[in-house]
Amino acid sequence: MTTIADVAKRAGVSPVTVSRVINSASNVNPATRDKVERAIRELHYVPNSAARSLRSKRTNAIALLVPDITNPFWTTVARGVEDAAQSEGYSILLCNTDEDPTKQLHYLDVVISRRVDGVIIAPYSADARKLKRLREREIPTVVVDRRIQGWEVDTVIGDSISGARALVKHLIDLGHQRIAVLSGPLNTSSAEDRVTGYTIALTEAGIPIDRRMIRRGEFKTSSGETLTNQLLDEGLRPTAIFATNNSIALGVVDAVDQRGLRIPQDIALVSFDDIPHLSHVFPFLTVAVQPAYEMGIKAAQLLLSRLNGEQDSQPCQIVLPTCLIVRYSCGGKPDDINLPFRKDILPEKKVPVQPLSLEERRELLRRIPGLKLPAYC
Amino acid sequence: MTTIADVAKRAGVSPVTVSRVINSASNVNPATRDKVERAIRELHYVPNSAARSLRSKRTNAIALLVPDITNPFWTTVARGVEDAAQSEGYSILLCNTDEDPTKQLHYLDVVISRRVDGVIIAPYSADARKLKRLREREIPTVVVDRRIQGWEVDTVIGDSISGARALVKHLIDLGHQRIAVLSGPLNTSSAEDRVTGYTIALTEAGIPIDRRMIRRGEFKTSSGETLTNQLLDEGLRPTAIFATNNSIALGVVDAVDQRGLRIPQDIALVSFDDIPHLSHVFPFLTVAVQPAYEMGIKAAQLLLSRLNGEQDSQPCQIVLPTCLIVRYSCGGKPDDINLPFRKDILPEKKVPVQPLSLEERRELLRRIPGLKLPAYC
DNA sequence: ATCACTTATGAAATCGATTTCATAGCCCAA
DNA sequence: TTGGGCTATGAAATCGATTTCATAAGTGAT
Repeated sequence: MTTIADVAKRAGVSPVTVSRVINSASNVNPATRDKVERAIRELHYVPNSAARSLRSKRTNAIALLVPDITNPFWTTVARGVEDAAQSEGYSILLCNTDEDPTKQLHYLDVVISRRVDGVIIAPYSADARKLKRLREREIPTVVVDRRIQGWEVDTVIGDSISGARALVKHLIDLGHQRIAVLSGPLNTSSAEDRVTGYTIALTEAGIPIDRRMIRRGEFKTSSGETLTNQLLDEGLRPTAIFATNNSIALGVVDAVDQRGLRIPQDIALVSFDDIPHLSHVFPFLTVAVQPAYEMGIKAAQLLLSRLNGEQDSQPCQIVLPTCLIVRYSCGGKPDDINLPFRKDILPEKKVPVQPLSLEERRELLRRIPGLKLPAYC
Repeated sequence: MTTIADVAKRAGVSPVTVSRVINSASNVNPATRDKVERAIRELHYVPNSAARSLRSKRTNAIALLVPDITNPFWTTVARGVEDAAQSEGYSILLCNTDEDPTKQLHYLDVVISRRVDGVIIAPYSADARKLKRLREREIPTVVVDRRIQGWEVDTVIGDSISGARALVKHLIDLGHQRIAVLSGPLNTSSAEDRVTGYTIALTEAGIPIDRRMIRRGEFKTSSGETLTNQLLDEGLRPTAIFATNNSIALGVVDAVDQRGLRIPQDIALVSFDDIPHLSHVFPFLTVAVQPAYEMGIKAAQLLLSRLNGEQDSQPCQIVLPTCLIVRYSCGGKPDDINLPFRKDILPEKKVPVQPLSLEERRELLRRIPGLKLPAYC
């Protein structure tokens, strides 16, 4: 395989000069540059990045650790990250952690071993100690979709609280009172924030909180199914269910369907996160969407700006606004609700979610004493 | 950052010995090994893979080039590749080519520069010359989902011909005669194979081929929409549409819906590739599925076996069987076809697709003279 | 006791780039 | 004409591992 020395010999210069050309250093004579570039082309020379990073201590690679690339939310985030990174010449190392502590730990070692320049991670736990390895080695890190405690680190999240609040308010406005929420793990901030938004909406409407209507499991379809069945078996008779992510929502659809209940006639359903292709088809879920692609882009841009030392050193927290997409899973418009055709129901309404204002926030903390809002609110 | 020399000093041995321990070479005294392992733990030492690959010429990384990770088919393939690779200690470099020649070329340079040990690629064109760079440098390569011409290379594909044939046969069995096919680009083998399967099924049923019913575009939702509109605008009145991939199918759903037509009452729809979550919801597409996850696993395993030099050197071609999943987008069972509930329609039927037998293949070539079956049939 | 062989270890060379430092040549101002 | 400041270039050191080759010590057969 051709090396920089081969190119140098062919161009009649030293390896240093070739290196300068490759890295487009300024102080190279145009004539020399031409000679070198010709030699590079003729020899089909492509620099060896292992050698390069060994000396320069930069790999031009970033690692992306997500729970599961198979979930369309993460797929979209990943695509955003890849696009942003690629445009700056960075490569992506893809890691699926499956929300599994052991796997995450393993991948952190891979990440360290490969000396990636930075990491974008959706950690499986809010506990910063799990990320000790990154912190110790001062590897530039951006946390996405989740907040963590005990480490001031760059973070990009969606406004889960406001999104959940809007979703539940939507249900309440349609007349629902007995609303259940099926959430993810306790130690995951996005899951908890969505429960918080739920609590806020109910309280604002003067509806008392029934603890039994708040269920926690995992962000998985199977979990959504189990929780729905438990809920309905216990005879709590919710008229609406709020699934805190897309996977859980699918589980609800399944469980409800198996019991011969209908969405929205027998039970309403709303969900956090869209399932891209589901907008095309029945039951036309009403959802709060986070800008997943932008989340990926923003996370990558933030990370890259750190790598270039552009930013001041303060870690920052970016909260992306969510959007309510009103479709048809909560009842409403057409009389003949049996018709599963979009044109009978459309246009779907897309409503930006108003983030909690400062006053609302104060008001809330007064009215709901048990409520701890996260710092970003 | 700690290096192998630091560990060596601490353990009172030479760097070579540490290296032996890291790479679990056999000839190290157990006592020495213990000392070294303790030192490694105490210093939190993690080897630098750049240095490592520079000398050893192995990166323990493979590149995955797919059109778009956002398509659930590719997502699933990617997950399979990642799982198989991870279990053998390989990392994945993720690249989205968007079926774009320029992007593909760019990524091939990245791949070469990073000296990945191998490449898994779904090339945007069947023309092997586009992959010259891989071939010249003898980078172990596995082509997935598509065949290419002009290079005998390891390949893993689904049995598109048989799958398409089964899908169209299913339509014919239900009484459809005017069946349109909306396919992908001409230079992509999976697109063409599906058209071939379509042709075979029609011919076997004695239905003449109407060239106008065969449309080609891109593997995109927008393309599916456009092609459907053209088709219907020209008054060809197909009673059924065969979409050759999931994205195109979604475009068909949209276009059909916008015209106030109904699936399956006014027009039947079948599709190649599943859309995972769509099985949960109306219109319950009848599809031919390829084992996407297994395709990823198989491709990675094949590649890794090449890297370990296990296989004989003959390039091989693995054809994975497809499966017909009969749901409800072609009409059929229930009388009240307005009911968009799974339980009214289930159980969905999953039927393994019989691959074309040798005799059938001979027979076909005789009966349909214009037909060129690809080598793998 | 000698030789052949195995086991355990280390010294030095090496992978292919970048970084550091030195220098030659040139221009311009004092 | 001397010295300061550029510009363009190269020699040598360096990054952190692995590979190659050498060797000491132990073992067992003759």
